[in-house]
Amino acid sequence: MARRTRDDWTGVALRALAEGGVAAVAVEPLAARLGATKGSAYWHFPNREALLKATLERWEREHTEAVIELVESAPGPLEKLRLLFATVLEDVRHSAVELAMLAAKDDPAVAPVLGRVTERRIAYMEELFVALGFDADVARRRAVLAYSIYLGQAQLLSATPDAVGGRRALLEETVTVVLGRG
Amino acid sequence: MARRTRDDWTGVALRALAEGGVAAVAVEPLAARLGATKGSAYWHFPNREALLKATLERWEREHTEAVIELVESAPGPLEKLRLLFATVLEDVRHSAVELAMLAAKDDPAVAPVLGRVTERRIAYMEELFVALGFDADVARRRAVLAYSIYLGQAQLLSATPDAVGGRRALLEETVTVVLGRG
DNA sequence: CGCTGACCGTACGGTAGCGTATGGAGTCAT
DNA sequence: ATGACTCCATACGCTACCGTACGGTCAGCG
Repeated sequence: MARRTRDDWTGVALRALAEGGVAAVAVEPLAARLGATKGSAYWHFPNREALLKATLERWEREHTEAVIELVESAPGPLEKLRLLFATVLEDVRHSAVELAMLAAKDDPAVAPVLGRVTERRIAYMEELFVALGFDADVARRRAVLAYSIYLGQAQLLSATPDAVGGRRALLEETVTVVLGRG
Repeated sequence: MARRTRDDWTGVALRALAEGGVAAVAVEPLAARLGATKGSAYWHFPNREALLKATLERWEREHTEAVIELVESAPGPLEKLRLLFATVLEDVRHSAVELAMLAAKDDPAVAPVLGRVTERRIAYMEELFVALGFDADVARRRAVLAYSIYLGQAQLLSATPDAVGGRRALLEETVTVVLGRG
């Protein structure tokens, strides 16, 4: 095979991350996938940590904003929220990386990225709730709650899908409950 | 130190599991904690997998039912649900092991235990919702939803506590939302 | 046409953990 | 008090990964 770029490395690293978690972002196995050797990796990156960091930051750039842009195409805040939940809970592939990051929350390369992504997403949902007419503090709590539901359901769907049951009905239930006026 | 029992091993393993996840249940480090050597471990268990399995099953026996019994001391289903959430979301120490198990959901020793615990808990909450007068299918979905919130909040609290904000208010919000009649 | 520098392969040493072999110390029944 | 049995230490080999040293290749430029 020809020469590899940094992006080639973060690309396979991203796939490995989704499949096997942070531990799977290991230089030698990735080199094998690329049909290369460690020599290439240690040319493009000073060490494994740097490769992991670059991979996570690439994911941060490419994925979170992409979803928000998609969701913004819906007309009103209600439709946006519904579309957001539908999109995000449907695509288990997408959440594999996030689960991997949550699982590695103590890793020094993971923690800051995870913090930024979490805050960004909650803040976006908070905006939606405010647009729906909730008071500021209630909106924040609803956003945190909604994000908790997302994380929890992602966990359940990937760990024990049998316990979840019909996903369509659950989605309805989720939207209903989250929008309730107490 | 004197002789060690199987329980001594699963004891330190449990602490290591809470602190460092499934990967921390490693024979040699645990032996160091116990002031022993691997020889002891491989006497009591055929291999590392068996030690892990015994540890997880001990946790399953000792923890899930204990919480349910505590919660059952409350008078009615509403108070039980509130006590359940208050108890379980307060005690981050308790949820460390669960987060470790979720993080290792693909491990063959973890998956079956995780499945049983999840189903048991959801089923218990389902009972509570039925007792509150919800229809059977709604009750099930509410239970799944409530459990999702628990998992999600446990994740958030341990990974990015800053994003969560006041926990007291969030607890109220959670209870309100979960009990809403749609 | 040869030099330079980006890129990569090879070979090596180091670490952490799994699992095995074996001997030996303590204990307990006979 | 001796044989058997339980429990553990020591020492070893094996695997997977990290990181380094260094030499080789090839493109492009002068």
